[in-house]
Amino acid sequence: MSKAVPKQGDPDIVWQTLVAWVMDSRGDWRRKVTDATGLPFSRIRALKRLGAGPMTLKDLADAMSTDAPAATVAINDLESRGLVERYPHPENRRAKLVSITAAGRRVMTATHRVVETTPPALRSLSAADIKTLRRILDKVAAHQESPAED
Amino acid sequence: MSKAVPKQGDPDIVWQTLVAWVMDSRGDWRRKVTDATGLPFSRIRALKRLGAGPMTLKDLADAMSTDAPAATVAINDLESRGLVERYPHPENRRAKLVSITAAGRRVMTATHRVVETTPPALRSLSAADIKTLRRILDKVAAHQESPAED
DNA sequence: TACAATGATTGTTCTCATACAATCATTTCA
DNA sequence: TGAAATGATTGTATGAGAACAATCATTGTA
Repeated sequence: MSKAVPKQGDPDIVWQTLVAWVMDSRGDWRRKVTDATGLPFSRIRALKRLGAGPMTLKDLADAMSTDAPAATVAINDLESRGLVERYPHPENRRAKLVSITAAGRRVMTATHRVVETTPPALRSLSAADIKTLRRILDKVAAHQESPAED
Repeated sequence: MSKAVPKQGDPDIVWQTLVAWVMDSRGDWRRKVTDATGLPFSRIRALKRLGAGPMTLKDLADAMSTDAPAATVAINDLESRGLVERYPHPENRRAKLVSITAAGRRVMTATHRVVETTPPALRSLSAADIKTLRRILDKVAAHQESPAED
């Protein structure tokens, strides 16, 4: 594997095109989501992280690239809205665990509705192209789950 | 063309997967860009809009989904940093035109560098898959430029 | 065992983003 | 022609976001 100077090749162009397409199609998604949910965007980000399972406040802060006080403030707010619940960590008395409530999950479902505007351009593709895209995306997902082969 | 009840089909799944992939891979892009440029993100958005050509303050405000005072504040800041220039509109004495400077373009180039981190998963795809992706994305672009056939 | 490190919490300060008010000059149009 | 609308500007108020300080209880380890 020669370490040639990286040059703007097809993968880069493809990625940039993909990014531009997704960003353009989503429009001002942040605003849409905050309008739809009435929540500051950081709260959505927190709920998203918690959707995958309970976390400590510290892990949540790390995951959101924020600091502990900010995570505490966010969870205080979400807890007061009934969107998360906080309880002692079973193995570490310094820590708390936070998990998303059913109401919180409903908020995330609402955000999915905002997101799920599949662009007409994609719908116009042939079934074969869609199938190919799915295959490629499955490949991408598989690679991301087992990058150890690099 | 029957108007069946929309159902979660392949295009929707593909789109959602694409969106998730792009968003996950870009990570916290906003923070990266603001860190790299030292500018609030709204300034980046303004520069991006102006990159396509001079605009009035009103058009800029509309494009950014913000109001006139906010656009004025943003441009005041950018102008003071030498990243944009403001001048009278040739045909309407109420209006001003704003255009990006060379320094402003250099800032946008810097943001592109932040963005251009093509995920390893994409680089690992075969040349054939990359080529297919390019073909499909070209199709998408063509559709977006001529949606009148819908 | 004692001290350093950790995790959560409350708080302060500052900047940014947003909504809105007010004003003035200019343009539009009935 | 005059009034309404428009475009830009300065300003106020509020919430959000970020950085940091301080504190306390708990855990880890030399």
